[in-house]
Amino acid sequence: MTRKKVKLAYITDDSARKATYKKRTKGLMKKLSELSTLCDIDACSIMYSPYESQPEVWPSLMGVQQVLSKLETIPEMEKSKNTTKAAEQLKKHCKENWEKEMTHVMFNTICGKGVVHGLNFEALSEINLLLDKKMNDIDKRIDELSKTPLNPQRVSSSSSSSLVALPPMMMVTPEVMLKTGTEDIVQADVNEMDPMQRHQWIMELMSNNNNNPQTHVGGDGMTFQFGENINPNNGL
Amino acid sequence: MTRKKVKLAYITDDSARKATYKKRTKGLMKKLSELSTLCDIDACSIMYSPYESQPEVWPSLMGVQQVLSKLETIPEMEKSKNTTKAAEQLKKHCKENWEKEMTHVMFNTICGKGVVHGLNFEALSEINLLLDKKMNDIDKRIDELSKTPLNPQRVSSSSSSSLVALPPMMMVTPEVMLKTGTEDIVQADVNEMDPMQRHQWIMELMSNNNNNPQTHVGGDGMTFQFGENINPNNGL
DNA sequence: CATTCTATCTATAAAAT
DNA sequence: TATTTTATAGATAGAAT
Repeated sequence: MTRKKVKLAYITDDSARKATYKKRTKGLMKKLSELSTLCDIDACSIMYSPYESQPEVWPSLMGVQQVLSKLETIPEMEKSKNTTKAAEQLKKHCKENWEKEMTHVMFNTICGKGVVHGLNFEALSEINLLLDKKMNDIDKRIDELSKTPLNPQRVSSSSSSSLVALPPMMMVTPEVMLKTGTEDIVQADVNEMDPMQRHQWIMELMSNNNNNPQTHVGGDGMTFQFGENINPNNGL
Repeated sequence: MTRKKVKLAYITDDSARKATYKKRTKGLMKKLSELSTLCDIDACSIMYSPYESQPEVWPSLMGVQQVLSKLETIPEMEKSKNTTKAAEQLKKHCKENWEKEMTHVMFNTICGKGVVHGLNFEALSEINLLLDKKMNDIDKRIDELSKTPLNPQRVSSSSSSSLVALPPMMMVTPEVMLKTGTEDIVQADVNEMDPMQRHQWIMELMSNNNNNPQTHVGGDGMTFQFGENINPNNGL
């Protein structure tokens, strides 16, 4: 407070709390903006409140994307002294690559939404490449198996549609899937498409009216190297 | 400034800039903390500066994770009035599911690192499920193909190792892959493993000394529904 | 450089509209 | 309830150490 000293506790009065939220949020955003200007640092903030249906971000979705992109340059793996543990090294390398990829794709997904559809485009291209590779793997296995006397040991039950990266718990309910009209693209089996067709399929899935798909921000790749650096200044 | 009024511009003097950065960052964290307490809202902030090797986060990595988890509850798709465009609806549904999944996996990846390994565990379980499904798909196709006269139309060239979600551009360089010792787990072909073995493989890949793998924060699923809500208060 | 001090600027709680 | 006003708490630039 200012006419009174602030009691640092939850404000029970609804309207007072909302008023405080609005004022302080505005102040916070200003402060962040100032800091960013004065020191030329990259920062972002995300705030979720019941007063706005959408989370409030600073400086913008693009800004969030860029801050996170910048983090990519930090870690770069201190692979200078690979003494004797080459295996450990490689394991670490793979691990970091995995994290890098997941981070990359995901932030493109998050930040590309609504603001710059082109970000999704980039992520999609990679996923398309990935699907291509998986298709090749499948084909190769089929080829190999075709050359040997049949030995089908495993039997599967699920359908073969592969929706990029949807684990069962997240997937659209079977009901919805089945109730849809016949011409809907999502009913197609991705594995049965040729690469070009699949690419278009994914593109359409991701964006109904996709403009300037080439736009893209930040470098390629990205890593997120939080350590144990929880800031000691945290109020609580 | 306070002895002088702040000129909102980049501080050219290095030490002055650093001093300002330190002071204002501290202030910002405090403000965020206060807002969070006073209004019981979820918020997070990430700041990247040349003064710290690691990005400064508020309230913590866990906090970031939780803020983002909470966002899951917002959108839930206003599927109330599915007038006639059921196809459009489904396409949208799939799109959202895809985004949900990518967001989920990725933030688990980011935030689980260093602080709570259990978060990775959750993500890994899902990826493992995904791999299971893909294996089944492959098996099914093989079964189907085995029952028909061989018609190998496509020929592939790449090896069949499938490293979860690593597109070519991100992958560890082939050099490194080949130079490694023979016993290293990353040389194994994921597709050749049985589910249990693969699960263990991934677990080991992700964490060398994994404790309390059951810990997990926030609900399942997650969506990130930024709209066009760039805050009008943005300084620039 | 890092800390502490303090004069002054800035943010904002409560009141007024 | 939202906006504007105003008195005061809080943040902080520059100085001192």
